[in-house]
Amino acid sequence: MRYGAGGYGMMKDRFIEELIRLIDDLEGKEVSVCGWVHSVRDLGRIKFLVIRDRTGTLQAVFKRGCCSEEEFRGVGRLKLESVVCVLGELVRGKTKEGVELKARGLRVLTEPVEPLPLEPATSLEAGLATRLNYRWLDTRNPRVTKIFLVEAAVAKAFREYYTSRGFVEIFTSKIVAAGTESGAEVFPVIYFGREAYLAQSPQFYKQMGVIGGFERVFEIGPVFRAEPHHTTRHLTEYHSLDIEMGFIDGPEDVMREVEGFFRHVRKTLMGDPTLRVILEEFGVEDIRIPREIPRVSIRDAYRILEERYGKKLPYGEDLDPEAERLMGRYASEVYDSDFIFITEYPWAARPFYTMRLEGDPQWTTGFDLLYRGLEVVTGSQREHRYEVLLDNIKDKGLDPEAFKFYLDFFKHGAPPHGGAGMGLERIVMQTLRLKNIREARLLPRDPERLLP
RNA sequence: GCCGCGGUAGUAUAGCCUGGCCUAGUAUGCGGGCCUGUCAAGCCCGUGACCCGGGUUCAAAUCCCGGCCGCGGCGCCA
Repeated sequence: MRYGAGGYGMMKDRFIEELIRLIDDLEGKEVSVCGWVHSVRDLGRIKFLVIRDRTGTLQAVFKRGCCSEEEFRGVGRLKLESVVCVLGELVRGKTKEGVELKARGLRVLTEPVEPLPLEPATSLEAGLATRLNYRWLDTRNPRVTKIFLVEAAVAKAFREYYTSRGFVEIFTSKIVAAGTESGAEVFPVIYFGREAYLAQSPQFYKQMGVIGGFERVFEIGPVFRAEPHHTTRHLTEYHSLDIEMGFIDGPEDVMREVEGFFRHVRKTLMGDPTLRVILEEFGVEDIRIPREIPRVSIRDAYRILEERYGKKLPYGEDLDPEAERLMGRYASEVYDSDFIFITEYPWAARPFYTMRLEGDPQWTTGFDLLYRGLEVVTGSQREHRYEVLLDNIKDKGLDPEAFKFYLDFFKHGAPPHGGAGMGLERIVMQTLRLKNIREARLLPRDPERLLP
């Protein structure tokens, strides 16, 4: 056959899932099924070829005389993961799908040129490092594919929800002149001979979006963290779901919008039959969100941790991972909730742009949302008053000159505002109860991994 | 960055503690053969590995040191 010659109609016009679903209409019709060779069972005069595409698998049956002798013999010699199209009659069969293809012809589009380093059908038995090294084979595993279908659904839900709430999607630069917090954990890049950085957060620019008159903005984009952490929940590059909204009375206004989003995620995932089945395959019966997600101030959290779980944290310090897990347990046990907001974080543990509590400046409007015991959202009301912001920068021991470009935003009319940043991969990881965040990222980057 | 554990065919593992019996076992893949209903197909034959460097020893997959990589925890964070 010739490639690149074009033709009448597409080589493949239906996914396998559609063929199976439409069997009532398609029974007895001739169809072309294209995909990868998932398995071959050659019994001699009858051969079974299971074809896999993104949506499922379908068995094609080859009997002697079904097609040319060359094609018939070729079935038995097919290598796994060859790319093929099988022409045949769609019939009801005794297979799991209830449908099979009575083959009339086989086209082999490409074959592997070397033995497979990883078998898609059993890739989950391999180590994660091996799977990531051969991600293009790993993602052919149906279960792995599904992780990314869920990720796409979460991102879509994010766009849908905030668009419906009057937010405008913005696209900010990822090449920046200064880090967001301190400039410590950023990747330097050489920008025409000058030093620049990869953005660790769209924080400053989404605030600029609000101040710049858009009032409510959101963005989905990559962020970069140069922290050499080795954990199951950190990446050096991940996708941040960011929102920022003007004219708020307090952090509660932001938390309500965050809560609404997670309700919409639940509705999107549980309401779609395909996605709901995926969740069930991952052992997730439901995403539990009570009438209102509980809100616990961190000062109450210290007390709960000590009284209920015997976990003593230094007063005024951030929650450590164990404390987060315990608060997740608390939410589950007391509120039957997978979520809990921890509010009023200490000033010492939050960045300079966070608004402090009126008359209680050691504590802030900063909050986190824990999802099954893991921090997935961080937000706060932001300090919009120029003079106060300047004082806060100095209070953190930072140089106002380094943040001049940011401070300038606040000189010409900044509404009270706040927002939040959410980790896309963490949301997917917690939703599907994945053990390692790398599983929720197509091409993870960590301190060691830069390929593929 | 710190701490702990690890690295054996393409993949996943056994062997390492107690050095020699390892010509390194098993499963799967891969190559070949048989089989007309398989679907974790089955049966037969074959193929293929001790991370890299240094050291100890008569002898190292096995013990020691360093490097790289992996897994997990912590710090920090989403």
